Amino acid sequence: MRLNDPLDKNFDFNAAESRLYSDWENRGLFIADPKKPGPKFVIVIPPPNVTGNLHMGHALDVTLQDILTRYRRMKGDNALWLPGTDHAGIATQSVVERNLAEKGVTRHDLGREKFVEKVWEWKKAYGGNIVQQLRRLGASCDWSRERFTMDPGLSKAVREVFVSLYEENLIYQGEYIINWCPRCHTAVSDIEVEHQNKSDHLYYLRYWADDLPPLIVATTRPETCFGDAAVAVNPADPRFSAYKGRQVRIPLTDRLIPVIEDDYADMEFGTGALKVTPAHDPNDFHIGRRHDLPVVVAIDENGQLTDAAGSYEGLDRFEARQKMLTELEEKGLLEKVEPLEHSVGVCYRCRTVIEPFISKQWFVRTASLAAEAAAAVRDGRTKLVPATWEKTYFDWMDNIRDWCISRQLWWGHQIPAWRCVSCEATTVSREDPAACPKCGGELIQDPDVLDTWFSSALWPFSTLGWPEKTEDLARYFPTSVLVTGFDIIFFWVARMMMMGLKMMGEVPFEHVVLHPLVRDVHGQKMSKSKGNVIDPLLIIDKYGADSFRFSLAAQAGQARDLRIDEKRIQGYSKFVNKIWNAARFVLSAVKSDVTATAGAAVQAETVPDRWIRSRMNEVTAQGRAHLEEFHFDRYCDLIYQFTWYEFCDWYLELIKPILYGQDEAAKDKTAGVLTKTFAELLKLIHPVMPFVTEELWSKFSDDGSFIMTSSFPEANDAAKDPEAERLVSRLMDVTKAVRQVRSDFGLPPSVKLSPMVMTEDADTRALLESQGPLLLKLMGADQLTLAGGEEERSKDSASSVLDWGQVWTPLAGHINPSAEIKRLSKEIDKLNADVKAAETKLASEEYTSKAPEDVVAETRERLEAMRQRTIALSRALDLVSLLSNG
RNA sequence: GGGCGGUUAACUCAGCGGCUAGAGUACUGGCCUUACAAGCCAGGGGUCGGAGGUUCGAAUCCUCUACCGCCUACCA
Repeated sequence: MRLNDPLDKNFDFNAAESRLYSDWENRGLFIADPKKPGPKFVIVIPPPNVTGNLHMGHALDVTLQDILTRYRRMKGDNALWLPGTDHAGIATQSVVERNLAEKGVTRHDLGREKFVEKVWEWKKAYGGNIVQQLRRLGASCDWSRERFTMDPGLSKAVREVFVSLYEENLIYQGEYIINWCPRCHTAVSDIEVEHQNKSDHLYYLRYWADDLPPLIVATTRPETCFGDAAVAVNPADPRFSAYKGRQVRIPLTDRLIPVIEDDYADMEFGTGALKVTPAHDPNDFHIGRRHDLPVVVAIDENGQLTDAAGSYEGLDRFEARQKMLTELEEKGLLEKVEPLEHSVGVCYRCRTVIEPFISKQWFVRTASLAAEAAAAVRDGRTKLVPATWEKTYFDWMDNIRDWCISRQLWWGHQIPAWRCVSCEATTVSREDPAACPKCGGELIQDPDVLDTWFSSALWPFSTLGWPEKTEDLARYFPTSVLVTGFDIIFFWVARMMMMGLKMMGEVPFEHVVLHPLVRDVHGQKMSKSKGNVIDPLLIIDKYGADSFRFSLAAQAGQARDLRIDEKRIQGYSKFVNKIWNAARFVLSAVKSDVTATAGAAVQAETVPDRWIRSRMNEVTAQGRAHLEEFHFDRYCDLIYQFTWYEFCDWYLELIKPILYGQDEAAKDKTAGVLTKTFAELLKLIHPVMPFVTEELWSKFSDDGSFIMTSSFPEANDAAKDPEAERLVSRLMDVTKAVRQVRSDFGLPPSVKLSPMVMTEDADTRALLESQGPLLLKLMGADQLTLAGGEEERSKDSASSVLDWGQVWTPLAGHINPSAEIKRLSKEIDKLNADVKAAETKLASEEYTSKAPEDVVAETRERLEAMRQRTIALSRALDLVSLLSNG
């Protein structure tokens, strides 16, 4: 058995990370085997856009998934984390178009086939970026199973779902008002429209009737009036009774439209009269349907006015508005203009104002699917974490509207529907049809592609091979956990639920873990335009992936925002260093290979050894619980606190006298406990900080084993040792008491104290007699004496009092009496106030028997301790006064 | 308009009926003590947004309220 060379003072993460990752990957440690028995644990990654680069959102997402996967893998589960990327229709198409534009080429110059080829070329060249970047984070994905939403298999799944839903009449094609982006030239679904508040104007236009005063109609969009089909008034509105059944003239035109009655007209708003433009407003569209109004298209797909607008034909919609206002004013058709705050819909991609537009699109009939998906969460088949998101989910599911799935793009899954040029029949088919099945006529495929989210909705099963009956599908579906940001509950989570239930008959995942969204230090969304984007790769270069991951996980609580703070990451890089240096110390004490020791039984005989084993056991139990409940922040906090303050600050210090001592047998036993405990600690840390722990593991062993495939520590009640915990807590108290005296009186380390502990408690005497030597260095003392009674207290002492005894330390010649008198007086005052507060509290607790016995007892004890300390400090004050007087 | 979060130490957050309200960073004082100065020891700092209420006991539960933010929505 040979241990590796002593470690450098610092962990060189830059050199280690890529080497370790290659090792893991090359040895196939990430690859899942469906034949491996045991419980499964499956995550499919939320596929990043293939054109994308790693951003903070991915980093958080991936870190949490990796923590869960590494934990479950070590725990012995059959763990699969399946990675992949999304073709991201509109985003990718725009990127390639922009690229072409630099060469002065449009997609129309190339034609559809050539353009799609270009996109594939682009994908080939740059699509690997994001997955390489995921590797930098340490993501233990099974790359042998990597998928892309436009892989042949996944495309087959998309087609299968489309056709079968069509056959069930759950997909239909319809003429409908949709959200049209005049810039992207495509329909977008309702949730792809963002609403922005805007200071706008409400224009009051005069619609003339031949023999009546003009009807005043308020609108924010005068340019749509060329598409007006009616003016609607509320049937209950008495102001317009004269106009009922009459016609009015659209301003700037000769066209007459009827005045109709509809409940939708709000008597409170504007004048109470509403112009109805079925082609350009969703509400008006519905009113139009109710009243069988004609649809007049006044604005085309480019956002320009049509021939319905007369002389305004060809003008951009906003230009036209300005020009019209001038003319309306001139002709006395503009009654007044009022400012108005309202929201306008904009395209989520390009922020262009959405134009409601009538066109023929494909829709998914969502009502029944959504009902199932909502039920699955209501009855707990899928659990949202944190559960507060359920309400949001239900609100949407219960009020869902049909999903517009066709997009006028070229990049994506082309809709498997064909139209016959002769009989106009529509054919939807799993296989490309050669001719119209009805009349044998020529077929033309629908040029549209499917919404990107359509293929994403199938991701949990399409990636496992569906519709084929694969071994993976049988073994790994349904998946265990979906980890994602709450911003895509509607876009993605809800749709996966619907499709999973519909196509597989099962929920696609058991838990949905919704994590916060990453913001900058000020809580602002990161965006290129704000210039507040922090590149995760630069952070990794600077601080290492481990510090970064730890920081993300430690902040991944139940809140909605996660404010990334470089200082905090920097802070956690110190933790990495702390672990590294603890390892250097442990290494110097190690007697045998850690990997062998980790599983072996150890003899924890000394109080510190028993204590650390007991604490380790407790931390293991708590840690497991935190991870099972997806409390990443608590897990990080737990291992941080335990490692730094208990393991390093106390345990390592307490055992130094033993390790540096002469008793070889005792040394061996303690080294054994130390080694085993440290090995377990590394394992506990590994899911969060895989690199430093794996590197250290390799330094401690030469059997070529990996910590990532070692077994996660298990809690074992046999290690519970409340007695040891109590004793160490006492040792800490004595040590702290002496340190406090030392610090309070400003004693330099060169002054070796000889503290005297006064106690009549036999337990404590025995403890200090046996363990006292371990404390000397920690207290900066050369000896520790025990006394049984107060008579032994010397005159020149100051004191510190514990709840079970007193520590006296000779101070003559070391202190500044006048300063101490001040300090002690102040402290005594404060104590007196505390005593009073405690007395009040005790009185109220004792007032009734409702307060639990132990609570009352605790208060009583605390009060007694404070009284004791008050007395002791008063004595110290007396003594210092004596010293000061000579 | 509806809904959901947040408001706790200088900063970022945890705690969500009962330890003297915690952590990291920052701050103050003392230390280069042979794992670590990216460290060690000690310490200062908060009437838990405001007002009521329930309770023996409230940062924690209830009601109201003020700011901040997010989501959602067919007032033109």
